[in-house]
Amino acid sequence: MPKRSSSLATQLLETLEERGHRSTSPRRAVVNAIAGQNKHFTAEELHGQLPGVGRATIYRSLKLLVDSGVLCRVLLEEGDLHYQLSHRGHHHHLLCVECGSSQDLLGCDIEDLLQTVSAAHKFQLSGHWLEVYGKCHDCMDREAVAV
Amino acid sequence: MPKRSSSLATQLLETLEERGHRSTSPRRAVVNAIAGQNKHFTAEELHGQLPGVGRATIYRSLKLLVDSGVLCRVLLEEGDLHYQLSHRGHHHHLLCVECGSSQDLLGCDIEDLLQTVSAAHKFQLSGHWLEVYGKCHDCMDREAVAV
DNA sequence: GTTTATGCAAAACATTTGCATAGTC
DNA sequence: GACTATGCAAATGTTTTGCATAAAC
Repeated sequence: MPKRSSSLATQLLETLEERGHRSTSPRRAVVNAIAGQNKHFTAEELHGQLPGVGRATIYRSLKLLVDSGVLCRVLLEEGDLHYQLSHRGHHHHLLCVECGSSQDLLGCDIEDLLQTVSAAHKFQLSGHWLEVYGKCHDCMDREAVAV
Repeated sequence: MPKRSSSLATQLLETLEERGHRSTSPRRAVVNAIAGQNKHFTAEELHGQLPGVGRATIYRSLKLLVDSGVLCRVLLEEGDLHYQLSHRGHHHHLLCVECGSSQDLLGCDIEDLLQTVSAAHKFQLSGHWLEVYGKCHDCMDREAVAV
């Protein structure tokens, strides 16, 4: 499993630069931290990991990344919203409730189903938000071994 | 369109009583207000509508109702969580982005689809959260007339 | 009379904003 | 040098909590 954190962080920074945002050291620290994250996180968690970076900068950077489409918010089962590095465009997440990792779900053909259901309710569909919860493969393996 | 607010409010109150919670006048005020709501709402909005009821009571009542399963939280497109009177048990919402009304969606067979997709990702499905956004029938009519 | 609920104010969080200073391009 | 970004502290907004008082059963 090669560590691709650095290149990932670089990609994030480039995304920001393409949009006219400057490459500053606090921002590099933020994208590095995000790239090193293996699960969803909150702004405060990130702030805790980066004592040298001000809160406002954390929040502002996260907003820029979300606006750029490289970071998205995920809804946990309990209703908390966390951040999560992600694919651009529309997609969903398979969120592991054990370890907090997540897999992006592309090309999910839920649209057709929703279209049908919506039509039955005379509802003009325009969008949806779906989160899927469960256990990832690694956590299932870990449990199997533990037993 | 008969007003069923009062009986609805009574039902809510009975639900709380069945669970051992007392019938008090602040609580009656809260369930009445909720029953009269025609769209999703926030705790603060409710507090604004009930000047005589303390904030803490509002928050505590909402929590009891959510725990009882008669009230649920809905996620708006922008990521805000509001409250919404609802059916018990698992269901989804068709949320109108125009007027904020919502229809409960029961018996949506999204489970099978998710099961298949999850299996393909070696993911053990345990739950999901789905919100559907669009325009309700009334709002579509209203627009048609306006044009 | 015992137990639960309320209201208030304070506390605890989470997020945003104004502004002077510092860094980038 | 012009413009953007930062850090801090203050402001804002939301939700929770402690506690003395009041109401319900």
